[in-house]
Amino acid sequence: MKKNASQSAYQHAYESIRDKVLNGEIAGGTKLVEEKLAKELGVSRTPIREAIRKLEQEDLIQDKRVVLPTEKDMREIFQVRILLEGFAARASATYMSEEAIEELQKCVDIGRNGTTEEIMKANKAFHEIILDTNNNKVMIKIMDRMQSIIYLFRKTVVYHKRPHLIDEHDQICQAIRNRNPEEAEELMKKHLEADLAFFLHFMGQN
Amino acid sequence: MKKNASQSAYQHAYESIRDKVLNGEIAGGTKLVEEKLAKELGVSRTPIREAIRKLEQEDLIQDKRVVLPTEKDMREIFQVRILLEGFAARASATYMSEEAIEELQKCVDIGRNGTTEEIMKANKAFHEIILDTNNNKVMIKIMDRMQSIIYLFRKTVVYHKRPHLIDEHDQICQAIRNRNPEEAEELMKKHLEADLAFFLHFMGQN
DNA sequence: TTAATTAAAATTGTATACAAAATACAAAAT
DNA sequence: ATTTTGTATTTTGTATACAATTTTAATTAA
Repeated sequence: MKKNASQSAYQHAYESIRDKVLNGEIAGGTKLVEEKLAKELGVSRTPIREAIRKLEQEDLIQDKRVVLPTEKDMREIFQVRILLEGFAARASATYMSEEAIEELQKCVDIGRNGTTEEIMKANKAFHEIILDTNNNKVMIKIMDRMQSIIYLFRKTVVYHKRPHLIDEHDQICQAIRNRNPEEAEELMKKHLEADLAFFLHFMGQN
Repeated sequence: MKKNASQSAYQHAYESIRDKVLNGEIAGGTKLVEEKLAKELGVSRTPIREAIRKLEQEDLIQDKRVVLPTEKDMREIFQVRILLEGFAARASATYMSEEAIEELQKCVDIGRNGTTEEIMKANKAFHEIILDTNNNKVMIKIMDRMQSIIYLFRKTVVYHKRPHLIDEHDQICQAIRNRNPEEAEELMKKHLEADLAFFLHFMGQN
């Protein structure tokens, strides 16, 4: 075993395959062949296998085939997101520390002025700060499992620069700062609904 | 390879280990050793490994150890349950078919007159019918995973019949029958809160 | 042409080997 | 007696081998 990489072969395989799927480098419907991926990534089949199993759990792969989420899948994910993140926003209005609120505000600012890459990161962070504030490990894990698919969204939304997206973040941030739970929840729900609608609109065209 | 079993070694391993964990045959906190399990089940480490990975995804195992759910875990799970099942109850008031409502009512009736075994099943079915009515696969999967942990938790406590449990089910059923979404959601939330409180009360004693 | 048959190749499931990492344990030092 | 150190032991991660299964392609029969 002459490993030079810092992370395990399995972790490396998992991330590589996942990213290739999410970036469209591996198209939907493609059959994943263990040997082929192994050669490509310079590892043996064993870690590839485990990576595939994990991706299967995340519903990105089924039967060794890449499955891109359908519109129904997206709607279902958002129904859950709206409930969980809505609640987290409400809790945030009550519990978020002043420092965290500053962090949140920073995400909004980057959203206005940053590069696309930075905006992607900031948007992710925005939602994470709110979720983390609720301090529910179970909820965080559930959201984590949906991240792969949410990433797909975020890309569309940021890349096509959805109007008002950052304004909405700003409003949510204000509601939290003003310690207004009802409003924070309501705004978060509206925000997510708008995100979904925008995404589905683009889906329909391609 | 002299296979006589009808199912794959992996499937067999997965089911065996899962059942052992859920039945308490493998106690909470136990470290799972691949080689040992392999010998026990008469297969090699490879399928055992994959089974463990899967169980890790299902939160029944963490770091090769059988999880030991804490009170905090239960609170967190119920916070999520209340959101998801509350929503499902609301949707049920709008969308549940008359036949499904009859099924639901049957669960309530069995809850009043059945044997302990039957009551357990009926209560589970009651929640399932409502969840299924919402027709969200993502949500169903999330609940499914939490079910295992709830089961594990319940294991440690003697199962007592909680007062009013069936009355609450009955009320929820009525609200759905009356097509009253607000009330259905509210009652479901109250019901789950009471459930948690009862759980934790017994936990504190043991 | 299409459908059925079969041989060859590709792919997977499982077992096994082995080095690296983690753990347990005894002996030495404080 | 406790801590430290070194050594054996266990356990894991990864690679590899091979038989079983599945897929593909070619060939023949309709």
